[in-house]
Amino acid sequence: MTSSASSRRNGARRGPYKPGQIRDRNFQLIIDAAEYEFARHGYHGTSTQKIADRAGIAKANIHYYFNSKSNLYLEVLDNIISLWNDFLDDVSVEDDPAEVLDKFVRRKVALSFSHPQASRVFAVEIIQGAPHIKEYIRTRMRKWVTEKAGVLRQWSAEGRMADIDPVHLIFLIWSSTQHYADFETQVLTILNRKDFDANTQRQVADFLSATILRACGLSTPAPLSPRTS
Amino acid sequence: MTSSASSRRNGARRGPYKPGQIRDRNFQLIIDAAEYEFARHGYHGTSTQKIADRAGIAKANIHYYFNSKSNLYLEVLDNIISLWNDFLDDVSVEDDPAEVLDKFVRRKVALSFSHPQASRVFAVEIIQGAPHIKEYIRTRMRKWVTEKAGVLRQWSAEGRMADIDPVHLIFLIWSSTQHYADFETQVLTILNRKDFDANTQRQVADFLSATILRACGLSTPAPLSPRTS
DNA sequence: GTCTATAATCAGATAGAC
DNA sequence: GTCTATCTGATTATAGAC
Repeated sequence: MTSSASSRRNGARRGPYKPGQIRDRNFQLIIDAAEYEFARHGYHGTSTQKIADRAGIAKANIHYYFNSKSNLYLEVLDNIISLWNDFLDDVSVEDDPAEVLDKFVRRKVALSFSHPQASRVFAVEIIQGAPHIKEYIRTRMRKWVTEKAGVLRQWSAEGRMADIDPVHLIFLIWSSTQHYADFETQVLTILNRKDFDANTQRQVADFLSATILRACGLSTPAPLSPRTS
Repeated sequence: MTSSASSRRNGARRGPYKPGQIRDRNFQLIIDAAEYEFARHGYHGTSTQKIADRAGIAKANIHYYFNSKSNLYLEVLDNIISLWNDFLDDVSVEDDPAEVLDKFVRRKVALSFSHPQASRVFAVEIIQGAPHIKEYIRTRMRKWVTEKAGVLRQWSAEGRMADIDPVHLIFLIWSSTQHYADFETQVLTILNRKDFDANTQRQVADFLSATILRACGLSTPAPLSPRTS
């Protein structure tokens, strides 16, 4: 990954312009517009003209800021990956399995509803063979899974949850939660709804948390602290 | 959907040429090549030249057979949908919940491993808003879900399985099974494997069947007849 | 830093010889 | 029925004025 975008991702629209603020604002406008277009039309289906139109910026500026369409796409992916990366970082075998899994599922569901476009760009990238992020998957993502799987495995060994393959359990959680972002059109059409209202979002979170916990031989934890949906 | 492809989908490569055989063979060669390319690069990322190269056929012939790239894509989607359509057609409340769900999950998993490209073309189509198959989802697919959900709901009402939202259960089964086709690259990379061997395929089927049945408060059915993987 | 005009490339589609 | 050559339009990228 190219990275280095994060340092430029702040300060937009705050008071009178300081040096770099226009740049920061346009940078973010382009990234957001690009994410929208890439999610909806894929990499090749998206023209830089469309991105420029959506961002309200002249097309030439996109090349001025990012040099190439390919580079812009990499920045978008980089943006998305940083969203994905702060899950369960601090989990340990001392924690309560039900609480951890409940929190994991609910945070994943929340992310699906708050950043569906990001999820879709990522999904299409992987479906098409992950040409740009294979290295990321092979290293960081794989390490993350291996670590969490270790904790889950130990919980199973100690009889604190069902004896269930931890890696495939993680796949199950990923797939079932992301489904509501990636397949939004299908889900909404079948539910005969126009969008995911707050009620439906809670229903999905409750359903997936309860179902997955039951599959792990656990029961839903009592909500000690009020939940941040 | 346009349809009418099915009638032309036979007779390839059998003995001396009869009228229409060359046509049938080329037709199928193009469809297969197109499915591969569309799955890998998306609609806009695929050029008719690439499809022609893979099919070993001159580019102009693709237009001769299908008139347009868009038409060819519709035929590919049509092909895929007919694969998806014969699931649980004959299920009724008299059946055994565990047996039905076990069979459903296993057939879905088998399809993910046997036709991953088809699954991916379908997935990208939906992720990008299902522009070509929204009608199909709104009518046939929705009807299918409503019918099966009714049966599941009754099973729950009769206490023959856990009280679980049937529609979201279907989404869970779809998402978790298709994950192995659509996100194949990610799954294989994390498992550190080159492909899905027979062992892994059986492991996935066993895992998903057992996990989903447990989530439904059911136990794995005894295998009465040998399974067709 | 921004925009207009344009160059260079490539894709889908078609005409017409075989 | 098949293939080569070509047309037409769209897209990325850049040059250069402001």
